[in-house]
Amino acid sequence: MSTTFGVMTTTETVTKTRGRPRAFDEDQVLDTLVDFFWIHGYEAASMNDIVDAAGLNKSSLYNAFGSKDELFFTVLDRYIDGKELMLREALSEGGVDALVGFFASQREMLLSTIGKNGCMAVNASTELGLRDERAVTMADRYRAMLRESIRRPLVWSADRDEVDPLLVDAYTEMLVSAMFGMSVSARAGASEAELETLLDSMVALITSWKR
Amino acid sequence: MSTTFGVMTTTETVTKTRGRPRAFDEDQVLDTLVDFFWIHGYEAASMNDIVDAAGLNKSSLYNAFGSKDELFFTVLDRYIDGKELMLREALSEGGVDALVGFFASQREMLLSTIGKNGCMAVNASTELGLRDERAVTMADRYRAMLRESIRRPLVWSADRDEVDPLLVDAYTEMLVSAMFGMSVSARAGASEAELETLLDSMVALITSWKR
DNA sequence: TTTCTTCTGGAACGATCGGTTCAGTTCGTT
DNA sequence: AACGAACTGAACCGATCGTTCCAGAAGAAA
Repeated sequence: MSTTFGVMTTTETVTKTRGRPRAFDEDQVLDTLVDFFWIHGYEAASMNDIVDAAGLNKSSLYNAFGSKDELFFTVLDRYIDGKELMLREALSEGGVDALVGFFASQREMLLSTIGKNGCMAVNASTELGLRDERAVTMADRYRAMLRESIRRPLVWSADRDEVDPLLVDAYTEMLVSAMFGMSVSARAGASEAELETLLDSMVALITSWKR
Repeated sequence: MSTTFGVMTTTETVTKTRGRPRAFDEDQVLDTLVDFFWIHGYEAASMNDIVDAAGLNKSSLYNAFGSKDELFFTVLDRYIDGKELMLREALSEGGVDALVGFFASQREMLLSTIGKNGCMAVNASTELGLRDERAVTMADRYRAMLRESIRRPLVWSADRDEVDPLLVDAYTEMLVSAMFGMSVSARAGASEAELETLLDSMVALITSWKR
């Protein structure tokens, strides 16, 4: 964020540095590494492989992002930011129908090449557990965000007497858990048929909540 | 399995080996390592740490169980066997009520020191992903086992018109996913309050299925 | 053009990784 | 008592780990 000419440019940092400018786009590299860590997790991803995946050399990577775990959490944050944006877009309006639509749209994602690796945040949580404080913080944020996103359309429908208001919280918890579960099954190598059945069940259940 | 005196002893192998007998009980060591791998996962567990946890030296460990990954999958199998036994005991009789009772009893487990590490099979699945064929096989077996265990009481109740027979499959899928989700949340460091809310929601929802 | 800062490529670091080797001990069998 | 198979403890292996360092290239500012 620069304040040149009194104008705040939040999206692009207009740095007037002297030396040689960076030859790569940081965000672009991070996006590439999202996929990489998503697939390989933390421990199993060696710095050499990461460097190769990023397409630049080790010094540059350390220079720009710090140590392996700093890089990992930066990438993880970026992943969650993306997910939040996606959820906001899908669930910020409407009620149960929007929720059904969202789960239906998850089909494409779940069956894609990268989607079969489940959810990067879930993978990171289960791999790191309580070992790293940052992992716990990240996981808290992720659960809260997911919970809020899913709860909103349920409340919307409850307000219109479309679903039982007394069960909104239970429904929310169930769906959050179910999303984690879907991610686990995908990552574990469940067949496409099994994943589709799972999604169908989810949609059928949510539909049954409407009255 | 020995056939000494024509009597099959399946539980204890009566080996007439010559040399020095093993100074430790294999099963006991495996039980100890279940907890260890459950907590640390695969990659983050170094052989030195494993050796320390097992309480014997490296040669003995390699002698008895082979390489690190062989050992890991042996331990994982043992974990799943234990879980299967537990599920069979809890859910082989009765209907939805048994299911409710089971989830209620999960409270104790989920809040225990080891239980806060989620489910070892889920952790192993998400960490290893598709990297190792044995992990996929194990995960398939685990999901199938869990699904069968949960489905049975639902079918039992459906037969007695206690729950909607048309939704039995959807209920099953949902509960399997929800169990995975619970495990993920626990492992991710969710507070006891959050885990209790989750369990309460689960119980409330299953109860609402009864008609 | 010169200056100055930053980035780049690759060699190199010590630590730790999973795994092996072997001399010596132990203990049931003969 | 002697034999010999199996186990034990510790030193040791090359490979790989994450990380650092440095000489030189690059490029914007002066």
